[in-house]
Amino acid sequence: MDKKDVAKILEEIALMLELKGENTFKIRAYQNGARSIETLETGLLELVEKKELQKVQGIGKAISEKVTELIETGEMTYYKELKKVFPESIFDLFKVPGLGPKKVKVLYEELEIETLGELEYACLENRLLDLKGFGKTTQEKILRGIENLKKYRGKYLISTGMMILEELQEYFEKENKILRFSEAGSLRRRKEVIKDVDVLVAVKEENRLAVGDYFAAFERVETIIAKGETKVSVRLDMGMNVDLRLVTEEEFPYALHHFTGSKDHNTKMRQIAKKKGLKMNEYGIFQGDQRIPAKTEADVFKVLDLAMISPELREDQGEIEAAKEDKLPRLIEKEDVKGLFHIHSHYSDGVNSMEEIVQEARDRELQYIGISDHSQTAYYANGLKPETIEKQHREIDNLREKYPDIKILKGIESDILNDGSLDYEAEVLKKFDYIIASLHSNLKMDRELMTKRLVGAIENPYTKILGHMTGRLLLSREGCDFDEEKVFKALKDNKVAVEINSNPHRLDLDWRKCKMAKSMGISLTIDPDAHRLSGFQDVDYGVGIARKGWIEKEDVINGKDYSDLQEFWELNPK
DNA sequence: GCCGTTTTCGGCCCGACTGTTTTCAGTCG
Repeated sequence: MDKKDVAKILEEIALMLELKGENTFKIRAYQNGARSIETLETGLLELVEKKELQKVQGIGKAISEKVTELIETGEMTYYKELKKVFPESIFDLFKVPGLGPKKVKVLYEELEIETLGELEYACLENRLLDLKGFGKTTQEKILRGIENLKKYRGKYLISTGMMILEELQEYFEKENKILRFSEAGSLRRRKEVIKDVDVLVAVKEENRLAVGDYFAAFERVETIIAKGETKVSVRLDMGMNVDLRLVTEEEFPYALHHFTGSKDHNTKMRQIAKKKGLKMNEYGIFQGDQRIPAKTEADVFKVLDLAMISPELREDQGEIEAAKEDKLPRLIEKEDVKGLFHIHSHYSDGVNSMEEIVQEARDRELQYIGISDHSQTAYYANGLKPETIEKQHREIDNLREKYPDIKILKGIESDILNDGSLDYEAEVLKKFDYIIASLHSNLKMDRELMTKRLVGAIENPYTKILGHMTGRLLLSREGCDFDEEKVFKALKDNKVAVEINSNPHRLDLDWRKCKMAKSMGISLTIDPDAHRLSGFQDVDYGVGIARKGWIEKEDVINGKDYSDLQEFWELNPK
């Protein structure tokens, strides 16, 4: 039972209280409690043992007692009693767009609908028409929603969002009524998985409708979901929703902040505004009726006496408090990445030759480039046998002579075998400048064994980097399960860096773990795991994730110049 | 249910859009 499990139970309680029609502030208290627990810095167990849970903001007597019971006995009476009232499947109904607690309550009480299937059937039988607050349109909308749920999972990789954004940007550039344009929402915050794309434009008030129409005419638009003066929502042919917001130039900085979110960040900002006797909404910060002028987002923060907070940080993870004290990190930038370690060549499963890779790295003005192909056990990826390694190293020696303006490093991505050992004998391992140790198989190993396996790999004296730590594939495969504390401690004790794998399918290390790594003094690398030249670009996603995780240039090994790298890492390329 | 330099009561963030209404509730972000 960890923080996440406890938070989920509190969230479910909140939902069930809504279904019961409880006091809205009581419901909010449980939601706040869930958030407080999920974002705890300290261990939950520790707080319960010391009876200090109630000291946490958002947790009072009632919730702390319930959570304590849950931790100590594994059960919570209150939750169990509520669960008896509502069937498990009812939570699925909330996934239908347009269905919230009030409507689900009516469906459940009036029509005894408990599952998505029953809801679909009831719609087809026209049974929703007579319900209070429902009508023909709603029924059709629900039916479409269920179909969409089946058709799409409604979540997309950040790379999908970026592709759409680029197309939209190009489309909007042709419309000269648009004075300013920006991405917003979770895409701008560089979340690894997004639900939709939000874009914001500044237009003259009289041009709103025209620009809204222009957006709705974008060739990929399949359905117009909603269309008003300041907001147009559409669904694209590939299933993704895009929201466009239209504001004036004066409103733009405020709207940009508002629609960038996150929701929790905004809530806290509004609370600060309120304390200062100001009112904050998407159109401005107001003293009475008077909007305080702002040209940029930095100005918006200034109004509240805060330093500018980068979009990636706006997750209410302490960024507002840090901004108050002017203690925000100086986040790493794309330009700070001086070299790369994790690149595959055609020696294993990459597309390009090493020379092509080196040339690409030179074009990108990198100081150093490491080739790291798969190791021998990875037969599916054409992993390198010891004799092939000899050949590859001879070729690298030649490239080093040919391209003296860039440092070429001999690396390998070694599989971590089931017992935690690496994939070659020591005399082979020592021929490399560095070893990236990565999990590729048997990810479902039980927690204890997996912890041992990872710690074993980290303790190997040749390991320099732990590659894509959890092995997760976003939206398709869960990462493996292990004791984070033990593995992070091993990283620290053995001076092994942890990779932020920048492939948009992975983005592993998760940004939520970066702060912990940083605070423990663990170094990171940001690497593309590229299998073709275009994969170099993925580093941008990795930098986004690092920034979300409060990471500074100094925390990142490949943020260092080659000269410092050598000293730091005892690299010794010939 | 939580909280407190307005502290043990009385607040708790805000607005747009939709659909079902005839003045507004519910949902969403």
